[in-house]
Amino acid sequence: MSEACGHHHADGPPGAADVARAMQDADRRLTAEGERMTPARLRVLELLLAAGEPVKAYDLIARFGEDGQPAKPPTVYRALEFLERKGLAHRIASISAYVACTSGAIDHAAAFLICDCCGATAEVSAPVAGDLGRAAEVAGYVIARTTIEAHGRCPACQ
Amino acid sequence: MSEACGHHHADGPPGAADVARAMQDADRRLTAEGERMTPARLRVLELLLAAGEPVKAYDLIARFGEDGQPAKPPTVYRALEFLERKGLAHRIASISAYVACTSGAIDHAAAFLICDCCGATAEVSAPVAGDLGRAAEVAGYVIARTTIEAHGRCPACQ
DNA sequence: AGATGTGGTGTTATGAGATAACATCACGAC
DNA sequence: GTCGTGATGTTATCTCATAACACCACATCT
Repeated sequence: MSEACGHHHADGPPGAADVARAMQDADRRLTAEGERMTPARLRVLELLLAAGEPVKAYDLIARFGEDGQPAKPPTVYRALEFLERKGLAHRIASISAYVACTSGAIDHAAAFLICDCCGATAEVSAPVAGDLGRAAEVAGYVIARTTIEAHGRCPACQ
Repeated sequence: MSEACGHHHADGPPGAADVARAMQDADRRLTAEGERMTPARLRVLELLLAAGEPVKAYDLIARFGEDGQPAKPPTVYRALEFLERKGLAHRIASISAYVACTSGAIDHAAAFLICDCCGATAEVSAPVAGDLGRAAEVAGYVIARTTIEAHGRCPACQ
């Protein structure tokens, strides 16, 4: 998805040091919680962090092996499910893709701004759900989770 | 999806008269706009209206023929694309399903409250996007369309 | 009438996304 | 040590969606 247009974009993927640090943080936090940060889970997290933008599941599958060997689909889907459950990654339903969480908050409702031109995405945090929550209240619904995704153009692509 | 739980639900699918009326309205409106309401498009709209809840594309395909003969996938997907473009139906990305539009407004941003227990959905209208729009403005994004879906329990299923 | 352009449909095939099912393995608790 | 639980490996399959191409209906222009 990167550079589908010719525009210049300020924030490319993070450097290796940033990725390593984020992985260590996640590893420590989840290990402390009694969760198991296995190689497959770390690898998928690493791929998501390194991409810095939404990635298709089958792209993760293709990139999984350090040597170019793909993973089997369940390996990656299981890791994604775990990462999503733990708040380290999100699924973006409108484009069937996955992205590393860029919000510090854990167990949060996320919303996304997605550029249809270059694929850049911005994660914006929970307050966005404010008036959706109000509408739910009026309708008598009790909300467990939300999917909030806005498509358009990022500042650089306008 | 209907009645996955044992609860009682007040608003079942609409009666045949309601469906017929909604189809006539849509037919007249689009024909007046110079669009062609073909048999396939009307049939898919009819199935969506009759269901009164989100329907999977392949369920529409299976139900398409009056005599039990399924349609070919492109037939239904093309009709869905048309109906969505014209604001008569919406795709619900988080469950990969389609639903007839229940908002009178044309060319509107829709949001959905979806019951994970019984599959009932409520379409709530545009104002919901208010603070998502605000977040987009802050981030400098120009939004073209939104996907806003909340999952939880409807009043009857709580 | 005949030429032609546009948009819709029919059909075949395939691509893309995700999970079921079952065997095996790692590891902590007792 | 054995037993339960959760993670993985592997095979197969299921669901969702679209590409590609031939053909047809209809409006328009000449």
